Amino acid sequence: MRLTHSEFRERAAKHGLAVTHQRQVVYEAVIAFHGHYSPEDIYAAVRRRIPSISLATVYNNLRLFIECGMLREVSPHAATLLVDGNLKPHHHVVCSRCKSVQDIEGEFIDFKRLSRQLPEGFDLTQPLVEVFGLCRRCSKKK
Amino acid sequence: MRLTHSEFRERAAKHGLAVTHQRQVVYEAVIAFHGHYSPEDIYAAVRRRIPSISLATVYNNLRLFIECGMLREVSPHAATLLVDGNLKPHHHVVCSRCKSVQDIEGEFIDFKRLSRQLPEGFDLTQPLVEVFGLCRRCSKKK
DNA sequence: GGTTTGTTTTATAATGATTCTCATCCGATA
DNA sequence: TATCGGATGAGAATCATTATAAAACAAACC
Repeated sequence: MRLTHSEFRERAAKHGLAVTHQRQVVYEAVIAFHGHYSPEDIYAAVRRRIPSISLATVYNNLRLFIECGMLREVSPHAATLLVDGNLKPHHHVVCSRCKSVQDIEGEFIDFKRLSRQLPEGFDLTQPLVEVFGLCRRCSKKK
Repeated sequence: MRLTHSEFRERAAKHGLAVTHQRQVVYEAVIAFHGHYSPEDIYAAVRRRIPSISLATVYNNLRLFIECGMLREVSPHAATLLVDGNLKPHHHVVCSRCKSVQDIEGEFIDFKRLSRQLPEGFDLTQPLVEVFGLCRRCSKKK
């Protein structure tokens, strides 16, 4: 997906972000992808259009987009940042050993029961669930 | 819980680990706790019994215990290691902003449905589920 | 359109949790 | 008790990320 300047301007204004060229190109790079991407991946893609861009700028903008809800990170407390290019609501299956992440769909969470168990005041408006186990490869290795 | 030397020796042998004094004291320190503890926490506790112990030894042994299943880590791909002193099966609620983790009980996962969606060969014998949202504090701040 | 103000960018240094290295030590087995 | 492979301790190294500071820029105002 390629955003026009005015489309990006709108989205940024909605979240109180200034419009810069770097910011637009970083955002476009992420939504052009559909999987899970690292800041380095985004950096590599953006450099094709802005060779002088700094890695720090990519980090800064990814963090801003995530904070204001324009993007989602794959796992909110993973060791390394991954941005999720899949914009549809979905959950993740994570390998405890190799830390690989795969998308998973389907309604396997009973949110009614879950909310009864939640700590007082816990906000679950954007639920994300990670299920840990061992991926095929790692469970073979034993 | 205080393990006798022979109890620890048994458990270690079962997993093919050599018995050392440091190893025993690290393991005992973890199971004496009941919450979520960092390697630094364990290090501090163990130093009261072995002042000369190295932080690297604590890390090494925690990793070994986790790999062989003698201990579980709070979140398998978190940015920083936390060891789970709660030995009962349970799940976690994690704040996406401040990364705080709270235990949660209850059967809110439909494992039958879940397993239909799992990738081929994914091993879920020790299921751990993390539910992300915003803790009371962070959702107040907005 | 020009000026001001505060934010963003860039390059690089700093950070910090964890892992690595290697010399030394120790536990297990013969 | 002698041997040997793994474990330990001290400190260096790693690597993703964040902080810093000077220069560039966007937005708001005149």
